Amino acid sequence: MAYTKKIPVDLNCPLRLTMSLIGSKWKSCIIDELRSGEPIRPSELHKRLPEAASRVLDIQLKELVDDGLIEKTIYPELPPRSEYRITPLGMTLIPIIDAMLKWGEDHYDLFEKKYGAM
Amino acid sequence: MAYTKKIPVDLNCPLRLTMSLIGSKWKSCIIDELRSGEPIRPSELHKRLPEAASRVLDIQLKELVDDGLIEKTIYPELPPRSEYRITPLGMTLIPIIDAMLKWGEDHYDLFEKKYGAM
DNA sequence: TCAAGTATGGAATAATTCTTCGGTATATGA
DNA sequence: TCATATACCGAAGAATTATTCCATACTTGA
Repeated sequence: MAYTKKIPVDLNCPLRLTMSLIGSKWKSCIIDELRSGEPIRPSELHKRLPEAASRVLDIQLKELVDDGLIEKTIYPELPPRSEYRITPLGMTLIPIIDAMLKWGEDHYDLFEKKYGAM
Repeated sequence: MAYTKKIPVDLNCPLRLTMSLIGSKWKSCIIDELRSGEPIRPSELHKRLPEAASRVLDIQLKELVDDGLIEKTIYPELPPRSEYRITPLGMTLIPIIDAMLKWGEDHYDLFEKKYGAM
């Protein structure tokens, strides 16, 4: 593989351990998309997160699988089909995702005033 | 200033808004250090987070101030003295920090086995 | 036949963040 | 006098992450 995570999981500090697993640009969004438990195919995920470069989604999906937070099922069909699904371990992140989501919603206006375009 | 945040605060998605404010390497740790409400001097903070390059702490402190999450008091003394303190807005992040802290503690062993040194 | 969709990944480049080193200025204590 | 401490910041380069583009290989539908 050409692109593996360079910063290893950070074991020194619980906060940074968590951040090293979900801190990169789209991982929290991926987990949020999978939170219902319903599996999602990569093409569908790309549609739901159109701002993300699809290459990055692929890479971050792989890292999430490697970390055990999501799982992948490949169906040996043609055209190829695969699905990603959140794992029980990944589900334990939902309280964090919820807290971040709520905070972002609650404070959207403030930062929209501060940094938003007129 | 030579080093300003290049990725602007992300207003498109509540999750990424939150991440853009606390997602960089040491910000969540800084907020955690300040959570008691007690002010901390930069020299003290550097001692408490010895793994962080002090230049990065300085920069992230400034960004946190700019975002209104912490505040800075400068005492016009010699030698210079300043203090950082969490703001009420910053305190609203504590549930997120707590959730991340708890998750990291709960799953430390798992990732220690997976990625830790023998 | 040809375009589009499917999943995936290499490679190069861009962008951003982090680290390291040095410099400012002043005071204190050895 | 000299090292240390204080707070801060510039600059260069290293390290990491993100983006873009192209390639594979097969199917279906126009």
